[in-house]
Amino acid sequence: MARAKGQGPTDKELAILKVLWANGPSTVRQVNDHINQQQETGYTTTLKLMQIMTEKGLLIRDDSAFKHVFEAAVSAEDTENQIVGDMLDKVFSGSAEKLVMRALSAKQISAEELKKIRQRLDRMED
Amino acid sequence: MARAKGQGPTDKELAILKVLWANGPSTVRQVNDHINQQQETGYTTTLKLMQIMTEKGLLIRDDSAFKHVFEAAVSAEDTENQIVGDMLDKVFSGSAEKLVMRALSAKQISAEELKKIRQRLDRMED
DNA sequence: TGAGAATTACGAAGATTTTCGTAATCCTTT
DNA sequence: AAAGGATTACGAAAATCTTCGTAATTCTCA
Repeated sequence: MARAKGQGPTDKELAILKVLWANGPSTVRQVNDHINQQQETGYTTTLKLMQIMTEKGLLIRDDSAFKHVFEAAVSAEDTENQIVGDMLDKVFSGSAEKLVMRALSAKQISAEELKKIRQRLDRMED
Repeated sequence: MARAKGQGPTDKELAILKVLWANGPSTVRQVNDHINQQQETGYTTTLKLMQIMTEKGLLIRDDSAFKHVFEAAVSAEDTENQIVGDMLDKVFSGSAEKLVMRALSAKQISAEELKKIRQRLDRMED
């Protein structure tokens, strides 16, 4: 009995999704090469993960050719919203304000980023 | 081999920490009663979790009396920063701006909350 | 004081994530 | 066509997380 997130992808699954979101449909080899730029991972390890993700519905597999091509079946937007929403509940008891405060203090933010955030707030004021 | 977060507490551990942060030092019975208001959990389950958390250094145990009293050994602030920082890296590639955008769109935010966030931005402008 | 209730200690089992070895299958190249 | 390389399929194992049963210990109070 183990499950961290409410439902969303695990860390490794997310890493794979990010590669597919950034590069579009890819083979296991291509995904594994990207993953290995950040952390050494065996080819069959990545393969197995992607097979399981396909079973879960996170990926779509085109196996018409020998080299199967995988594509993300979930959008980055939906996935990010889901993860953030989950954390909002579990960590901040639903308070988006607290989360934003922490996000603003967690990392150094550039003036330009602050400007964008401010513009977003302006738009929400309506 | 399973580990969701980079390091921080697991979901259940976080739920226990939140009870201790809100109520101060408590017995297993007290924590379990609070936990059960949201999700039924056996007493020994909570006990075991709290014992393991003590081993991990997340809690401090006063066992001078028969009814041990547990206290959070980590602050809410540090823990929240850690969890948010971890998500920033894994989900948003370090972009606090993206995270804030998602947080703002994930939930309905009141005008008052927006105001507070804006004030926070003003202070950061310096 | 003795019985019963509450609490703690201990160990085990089920679930999931992650990893990888090995075999089977397919392709490429000579 | 055959050998060798690449890819996929399959199954198993390690690491946690979570849950809970059972025994041991301590307390309460009649």
